[in-house]
Order: sequence, then C-alpha cells, then structure tokens
Amino acid sequence: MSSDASPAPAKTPVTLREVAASAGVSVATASKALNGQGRMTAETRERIRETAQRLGFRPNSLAQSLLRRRSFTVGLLTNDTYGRFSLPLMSGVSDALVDAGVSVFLCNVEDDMRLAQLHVEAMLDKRVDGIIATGKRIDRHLPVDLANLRIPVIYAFTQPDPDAVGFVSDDAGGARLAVEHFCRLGRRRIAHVSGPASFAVVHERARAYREVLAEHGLPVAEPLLGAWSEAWGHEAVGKLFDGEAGRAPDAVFCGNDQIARGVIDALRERGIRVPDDVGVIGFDNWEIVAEATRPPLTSVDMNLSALGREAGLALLSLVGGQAAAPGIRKLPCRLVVRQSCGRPPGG
Amino acid sequence: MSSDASPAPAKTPVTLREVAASAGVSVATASKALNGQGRMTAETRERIRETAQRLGFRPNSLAQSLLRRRSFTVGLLTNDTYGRFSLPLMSGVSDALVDAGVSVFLCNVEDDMRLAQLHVEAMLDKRVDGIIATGKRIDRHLPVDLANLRIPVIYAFTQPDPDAVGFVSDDAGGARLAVEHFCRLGRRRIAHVSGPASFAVVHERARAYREVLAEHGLPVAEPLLGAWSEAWGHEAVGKLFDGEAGRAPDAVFCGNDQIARGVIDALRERGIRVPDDVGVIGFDNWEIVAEATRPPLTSVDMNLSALGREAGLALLSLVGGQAAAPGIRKLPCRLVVRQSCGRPPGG
DNA sequence: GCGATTTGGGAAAAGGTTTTCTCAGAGGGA
DNA sequence: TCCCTCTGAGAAAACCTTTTCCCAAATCGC
Repeated sequence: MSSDASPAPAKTPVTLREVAASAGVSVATASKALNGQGRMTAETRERIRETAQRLGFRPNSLAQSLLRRRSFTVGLLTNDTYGRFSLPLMSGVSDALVDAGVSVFLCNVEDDMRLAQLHVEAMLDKRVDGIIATGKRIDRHLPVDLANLRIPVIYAFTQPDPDAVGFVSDDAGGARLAVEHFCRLGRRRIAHVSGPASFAVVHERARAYREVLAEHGLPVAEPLLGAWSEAWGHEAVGKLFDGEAGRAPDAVFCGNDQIARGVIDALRERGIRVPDDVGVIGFDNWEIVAEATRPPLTSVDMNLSALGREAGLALLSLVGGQAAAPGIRKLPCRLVVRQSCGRPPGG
Repeated sequence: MSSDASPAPAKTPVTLREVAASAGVSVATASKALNGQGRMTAETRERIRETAQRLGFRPNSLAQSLLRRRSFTVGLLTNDTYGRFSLPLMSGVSDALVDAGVSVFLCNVEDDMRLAQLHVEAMLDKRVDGIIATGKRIDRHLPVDLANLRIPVIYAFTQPDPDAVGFVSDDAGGARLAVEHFCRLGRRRIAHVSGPASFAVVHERARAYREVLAEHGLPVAEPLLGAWSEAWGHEAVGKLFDGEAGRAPDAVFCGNDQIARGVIDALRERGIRVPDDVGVIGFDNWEIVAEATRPPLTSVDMNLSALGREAGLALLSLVGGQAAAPGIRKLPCRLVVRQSCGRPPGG
C-alpha cells in the first residue's frame, strides 16, 4: 500500500495549481494530463500524474460542478418516516449511483408541505442533477409538486405525475405468485385477508387473487378487508373459521406479514396446524417478522432494493440526456418460500 | 424512443448577472443588495430585490460554497442497512440541519470497507462540512477510519474514535427507568432477559438492573443472556418459570421488544396473565412491535430521534468553529408506559 | 469657497477547474 | 530559403457569487 506517502493532514486540500507548480507546468497542462486530454509527451503526463499522486491531489467537486453544470448529486425525497419500505429502496438507489460517483441527498419530508418545499428548494439551490421521489404508499402523492422542475424526476413506490417516469412493484403479479403457489401445492379453499379498502394495492392484489382462482376453477371467497395489523389477522381468523368445518379455508393469502403473523398465531391458538391444516403466505417479506412467526412465513418480496436500483439507473440515464417514455413501470415481485405453506402433495 | 419524452426543459436558472442587468446595476451591487450588505439607497436595494423576486433568482449554492469554503452539506455514514435504529436517528439529524440550510448525504456502507472508503472520498471531494458516523451497534466501529479527516466528525450510536465527540443513549439509565418502574409498582421478583453477551449494552443494562435491585433490597437473579429474538424470549420463559412456583418472577425486564414479545406470548401460552401475574417491560420502543403485543408493551425508548438532533447540532457548532470537548455524551432514555406492567398497588 | 468626509455604487479579484484559443519552435517539402 | 504543418504547452475565458478596494459626487465644517 502507498499509505506511507500519505500527505500531511494539510489544513486545506491541495489544489491543481499546487500540483502544476510542483510539476513545473501550467494548470492547464496539469488538468489535461490528469484527465487524459490534450497533447503532451508521455513523460510529462506521467510526471504530472505522479506529482498529483504524491501530493494527494483530489479535484474539488464544487469547482467541477460549477463549470460542468452537473453536480453529481441527486435528491431523494421520501415521506416514509418509519422507513420499512424506504430503507431498502434508498439503499438500492444509493448502490446504483455510488459507482457513478453520484451522491444522494436524503430528504425526509414527512407529510409536511412546508418541509417538502424547503427541501426541494435546497436541492435546486445545490444544483442536484435530478430527484427521486419515493413514499410509503404507491397510490399517494408526495406533498409537493415536482412537475415543472427543469431537472429530471423519477418516482419510485409513489404516485407519479402524469408524463413522468415511475417505478412500482407489480403487486398483482406478486399476488399471483402467492395464489398460484397455493394452487400448485393442492390447496383448494384459498382465502384472502388484506388491508384497508382505501389502499389501491388492496384491490389490485384482490383482483389477481380472484383471477388465479377462476383460472384454476377454484371457489372465490370475498376478500376480507381490514387493517394492516396483527390484530386484524387475528380477528379475520374468527370470521374465516367460525362457520361449519367443511367450509373453512385450507390456505390464507395475507395482505402483509403482520396480518399473516396474526393469522398464524390465531390459528395456533385454535389448534389448527400450519402448514398441515392451513397454509399461510404473507406480503412484504419483512424478514424480522417473517422469520419470527412459527413456522417461518412464506412471503411475497417486492424487491424494493432492486426497484431502487432501477430508479437510480433510470435517473442517471435521464440526467445523461437519454429520453425515456413516461409511464409506470412495474417490477416483478418474488416469492420467498419458508415453511408456512407446506410441500406439494407428492413431495 | 426519443420522440415521446421530455427529459430536459433545459431552462437554465437565472443568474445574479441577469438580475443586475435587469435592474440596471452591477453584479456587485446586486449581490450586496440581496445580502443586506454594502451601502445604497433603500430604493435601489428594493428595486434589486423586486427584480430578483420577479425573475425567480436563487443563488447558485455551488458558487457560494466554492467561495466560502463551506458547502452546507454533511455526510451521514451508516452501516445499519435494516435501519431500525438508523432511521429515527437520520431523521433527527436531518431535522436539526434543514433549518440551517444544511443538506445530508446518505451513505450506506454496509460493513464493506471498500464501499465505506468510496463514500468517504466522495464526501471529501464534494467538500462536505462534516460527517456524522452512525451504526447499528454502540460498541462497534464503522469499517473506515475517520480520525484524520481535516473536517469535523461526530459519532452517534456507534463507537467513536478517541478524541472525538460521540453521542449514545444512556442504556444504564434506561434500564434503571424500567426496573425502578417495576419496584414502584410493587413487583418483588424481577428477572432480566437480554441479548448476547457480546454486546456491551447487555452488560451495561445488566449492571444497572443489579444496582437498582440492590438499592431496593430485592433479590438479584442472574440475567439470562441469549439472542435478540422472540424465540429466545420464549425459551427464557421456560427457564424462568419451570422451577418451583414460589420462586417464579413477577416481572421480566427484557433487553429488547422482540424478546419481550416472545416472553409475553410464552406467558400467555402457559396461562400466566400479563400484567396481573407478571409485568413485562421491553427495550427500544419499536412501536410496531410494542403495540402489537397483547397487552401492548411498556418499553424503554432510546430517544434516537433526539439523539440525532443533538448530533446534528453538535456537528453544526463544530463546523461553525466552536471547540467541543472530546468524549462520549449519554442522552437519557424515557419509559413509554403501555399496559404490560400493570398499575401501582393502590392505583 | 476650500479641504475633509460621507455616500452610492462599480471594478476586479478570488475560489478551483475545464476548455478553447494561441503561440513558439521543430521538421518537412519545394 | 521560404512556406506549411505539426507538436507540446501556456494564457485566458468561463462557471457564479462574494468581498475588498476604489472613485466620483455630494455634503459638511469653517
């Protein structure tokens, strides 16, 4: 390692001017040498490179940005304070961008218009190259208008403006994965317990649920809508299993992992075995919940980290001047199989 | 593909030069007018202000930063991918800084040295005014050395370098709050179930637990150390309650909310009532868990959001040139009382 | 009425880098 | 010898704002 050449912790960073002086050339030549531009003898270039290395020169991004009109920063707006959805997404975005030298400003705007406006203006003042807007609900807007911003905007996991590019998870596809998995395992009476009717995804998943059942000629029970909570999962089990025994479901597809957790606990309390008597699948693949249920919960993963990556790359390409067709792109979910839905009849 | 999209409205922002031209003054005068500097007639100043307003002028932060050697940005390094601790902390930091016009670069470094180094260099190149380092464990270093960075560094919820300023939660104080609460409620046989011995906080809380019991002349049982999981809470109940009935605890102080959740569930399965027979207190006040237990869980809150605020303000003052004594500052926890520990005998 | 001070405002440098333009000298062809 | 081209490198403008210095006009004291 070359850390023995590490420069003294100089008070001020070393500038190109100092490198040039030390190498006995002009700043113009130094700049061109380090950027591989211009024409000069190979030895001159090498000498300048070595000098820069020895002095620990790093170009001042601020100066570069000012000149290039490109700051290599983007803003990430979110209103997901709790962050269950935001964090994997943010880390996906960050991963996609860090290799391009782009840094991410984190802007937590809650649901506060003033705060959102403040952050957006700070971003614009700092000349971010673009903005990624993300939220905790696919079907809600952030409390700020990003439509006429003169910089590219990508929406991820939140409702995009018309004419903008948005990435969301394919919730219907995710629901299909779950229900088809049950069908493959030979389950016949598949129930669906989900969240509040005010959420768009609830209807999207319910529709897919009905479609798959219809495709397989299985009876469709009306989905039970309630809250995104364990308590509702508990309660729903009462509604599902308090009728005559023959009509009780042998599988429950839940709208999120908390509901699934409530369902599994309630089933156990009733002496109903999971997965032997009833299979359960959740949604979100919130690992800390899914792995704590007994048995561990099979769940649909929305691949939010990948979604973040895609959003990041899309923004990068927009910033680079590529055009992109507006509209919503749905990214596939995946089913993470654990032990709450059993094995196929033959297996 | 390039026909149907509009990536760049390409309206360039209006510059001070344009404002000055439009107002019929020099850029110097315009700058001074807008910043309240210099001397000029009130009328001139007002005219320039109006012109700027009308044109929607916003100063270019990049140019300002270059000149002032102050970028009004800070970097936030974290290795807490999952973010249960990071997010409240981050949002506290962000809140403290946004009003000062300071934006926060989010750097998720996992436990990857290369990634951490990459992010730190990107921050330095972008001339951040300072760095806040945070992690998922108080007793671990981030995978990067921030000691000789020529910019201020504040550590929050992670192990600081010597001679640096660090903020952590007062875990011993938090444990005291819990155990003293039990004492006040008249509980006499208070057990402690906590996480792995490899965590420093486990010992810190256990010490406080012992101290408080001793102060109250109550019997001290050896803390049960295991994992940070529900499953361990379950298991621990077996160890605690399988002995002779008279010696079973009437209160359990748990090292985190997941353990507490496991404890509460296991107690219910045994027919032991919470809080009537046994009180339970958790740690972390992870609301989504604490509110889902039956009954809802009383828990120690580490005030991470406040901790983030303090860290942000401390960094700001360091950046502003104030000196700060190195060392670790412990911020108090608070007890969030729900229903898992009952009411005082008389109440 | 004359020097001294205040007033209102401008010119220019600074901050660090990139890029275009310019230029001196070397070499080649006629 | 003269003209032309090529090579290697420097000067300077540009990006945008802030701040220091400076100057002309106006005002003041006597």
